[in-house]
Amino acid sequence: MNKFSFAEENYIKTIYELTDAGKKGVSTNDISAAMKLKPASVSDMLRKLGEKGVIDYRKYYGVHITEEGKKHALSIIRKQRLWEVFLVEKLRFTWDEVTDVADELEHVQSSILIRRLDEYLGFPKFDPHGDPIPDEYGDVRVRPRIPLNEVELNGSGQIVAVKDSSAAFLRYLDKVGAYIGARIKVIEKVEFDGSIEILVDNKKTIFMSKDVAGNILIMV
Amino acid sequence: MNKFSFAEENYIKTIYELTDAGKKGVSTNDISAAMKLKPASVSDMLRKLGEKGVIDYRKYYGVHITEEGKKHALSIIRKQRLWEVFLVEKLRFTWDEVTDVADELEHVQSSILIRRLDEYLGFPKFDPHGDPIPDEYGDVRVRPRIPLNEVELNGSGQIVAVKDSSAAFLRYLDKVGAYIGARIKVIEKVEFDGSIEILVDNKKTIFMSKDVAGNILIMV
DNA sequence: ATTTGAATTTAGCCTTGTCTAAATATTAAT
DNA sequence: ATTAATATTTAGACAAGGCTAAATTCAAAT
Repeated sequence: MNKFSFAEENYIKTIYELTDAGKKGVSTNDISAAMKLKPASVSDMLRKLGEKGVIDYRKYYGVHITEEGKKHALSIIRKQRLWEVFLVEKLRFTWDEVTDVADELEHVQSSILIRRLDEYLGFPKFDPHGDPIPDEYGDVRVRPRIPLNEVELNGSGQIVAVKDSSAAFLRYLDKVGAYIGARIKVIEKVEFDGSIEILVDNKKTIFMSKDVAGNILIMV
Repeated sequence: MNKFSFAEENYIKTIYELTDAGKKGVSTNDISAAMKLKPASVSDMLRKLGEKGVIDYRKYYGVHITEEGKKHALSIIRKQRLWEVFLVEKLRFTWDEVTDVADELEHVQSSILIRRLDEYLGFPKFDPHGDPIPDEYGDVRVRPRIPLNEVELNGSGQIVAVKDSSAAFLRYLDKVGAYIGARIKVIEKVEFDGSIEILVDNKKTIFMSKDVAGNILIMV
């Protein structure tokens, strides 16, 4: 089991996250933007990661993550999400506060630590944003989900994740009373602009624009 | 509040820990041995830390930590010891397993994290080795303590710390049934070799050599 | 089929933190 | 008071990981 530096781990994680179902390969520019580094720095690192076998790197054509790379990415993501659960459930962080801290904690090297943490948290399957936590072997429990704006009128379900997990967006959701786990029902769809009205937990109604709804994922 | 790199934090912590009550200054060689780095590397870093004002550095005469350096050291030590409490009390680590992991966790930058962790742990004043945890302002609660071999015959007290916290020593203590917090009474002192016999928690007697006893600290 | 603009890579430089080998200062022993 | 041994520092090299500026390649539009 190879060891990677902080920087390398961050690249691996980012590449994995930017990998789309389509097989286009992740571009240097996208990585550069996501990590806030200059494209030149990214190019150089991609070459190195290519040599180490975690990605397939063809100059000028973006990168594809290898099976080995995927394994590493999932192990990092597992750590990140377990720490996020810890921060929210045990230390009472709000879900928009956790990212920075979890991004540091995820680099701590100790498999026993992660196993114990997992156990301590009761083997959670999803993090506070609703994203699945891979198990030790990198397997994730997927749940089928669709954007809220695609739920049909009078359709109902549960908020299980968000696409945009920026602090601003998360704070907005918190303010209007939407949260992971909330039961919702679509009670109005405005054809004109795509905005909708939903009923949350049979108690409260919320109006939201199509944009916002598109960033909320529902398990039906 | 200055920010320091991992490497710098490790130096600051080590220098603080090696600082003796006497005013000799900590030597390059001692630091080199403690951190397992070459003396040349240490020299170089001492110069830099001197320029940053956390230590007083006079070439060839060892270093003294400054007030500012001490503040930083205590904040690092606070983090380290709080994480050690977490690992032992919440994740069921044994006290000889915690050091490596805590040494990584102590570098995570987030004051809110540490404040919340402190609260979550119930504001502990001592870590699992019995060492005091500095508060946010760097104040430590000291407790007077003497080596077990200096406790008089029939004297009693409580094990509050160990001097040698090597994994081997800690495992040995665990095996014979001595632990932080144990109530002990000295029931025999052998003049010949300084070895002693103690009664632990009014239940069990343990023989130990002068060397071992000298590494166990008692609050009388 | 060229040209042009955007994306990407290369080349060269910088800082951090380590190392080895060589030089120098201090300390201990005669 | 010298000398020998030890401790420390300096000098120079190297790897990691970032940057800027310049060169190159790809792709889109004429």
